[in-house]
Amino acid sequence: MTDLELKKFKKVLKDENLRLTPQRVEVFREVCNSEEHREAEEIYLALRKKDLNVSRSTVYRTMDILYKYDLVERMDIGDGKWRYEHWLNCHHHDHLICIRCGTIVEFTNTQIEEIQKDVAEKFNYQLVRHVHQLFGLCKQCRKMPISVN
Amino acid sequence: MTDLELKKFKKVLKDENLRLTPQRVEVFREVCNSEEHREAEEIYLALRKKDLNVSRSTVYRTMDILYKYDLVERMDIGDGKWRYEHWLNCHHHDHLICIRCGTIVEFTNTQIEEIQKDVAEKFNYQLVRHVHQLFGLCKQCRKMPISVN
DNA sequence: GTTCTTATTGAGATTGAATCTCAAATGAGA
DNA sequence: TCTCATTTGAGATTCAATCTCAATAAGAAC
Ligand SMILES: [Mn+2]
Ligand SMILES: [Mn+2]
Ligand SMILES: [Zn+2]
Ligand SMILES: [Zn+2]
Repeated sequence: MTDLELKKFKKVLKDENLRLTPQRVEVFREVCNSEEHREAEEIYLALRKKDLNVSRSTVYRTMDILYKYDLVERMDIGDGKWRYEHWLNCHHHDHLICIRCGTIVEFTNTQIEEIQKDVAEKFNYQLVRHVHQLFGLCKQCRKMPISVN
Repeated sequence: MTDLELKKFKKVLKDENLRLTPQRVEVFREVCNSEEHREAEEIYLALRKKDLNVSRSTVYRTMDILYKYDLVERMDIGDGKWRYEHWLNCHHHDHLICIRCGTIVEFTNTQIEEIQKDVAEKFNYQLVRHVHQLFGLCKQCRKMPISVN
């Protein structure tokens, strides 16, 4: 977690009349110090492992705040769990997801972004956000034979 | 539900050694006779209303079969519920979703589909499927002022 | 049509992610 | 330091989906 990140978090809390608590800072630090796309439960367990015992409730509540105030991005790959990723100072991207091993790779494509705008306009929708996920087999998994167990 | 649809369903059941039960037929009929993107619970209630009392469990189980054998398409718009749509004789499309009223509009764009293939190839992923959802405000909802209640 | 085997059904229990409740603890302004 | 609204933690609750298991019924064999 950089000083800038912490500063931005403090500013959000202040601006929204939310209190700066050690629990909130630890959750934010855990998210900042990772480039993964992580579940709330995963963050909760990572903190426990470090003897930073923030309750499950507080982790969920903090992730809600971080998402609401644009400090993390959130994705749903269809398994009923939100995955969060470090977002401050990052920019929009979409995802390639391996259906075998779960590896997530990020991509951006300005051409697709432009066409999306055209599509939305054509249907008279005011575009707010989008979800674009490509599911497939990554290089490694493609090589492995399919197990029949 | 057309004869062809019923025939295809019967073929799947036969091929997979699954039994043709009145409950399964009623669930399939309900899905076929609708152009909406519907939740399992919705289908369950619609059947009840018609005094076709198929249990909730059976509706869920039948939707699993229909999806597994490609008789319906399934989508997740991030609210934790699967939505199913009539799929037989239809072809791939993506969705525009109104974040205010929930209206879902379908679109296809061959250009995007092509670029997706390029992206997957570039990252060495063997593309299997994709999710592309544009969220925004539909024509009607755009006109309405935002309620502050 | 009758019998037999096995899949299916329905009711209710269970799961798991996420949210809610409420008493106790604590941040932060005065 | 005092005060008080906010936050925390533990456990209860929600909700979609899945599981369990006894009763039922499909459909093959005769
Ligand atoms: Mn990402
Ligand atoms: Mn559709
Ligand atoms: Zn992989
Ligand atoms: Zn709308």
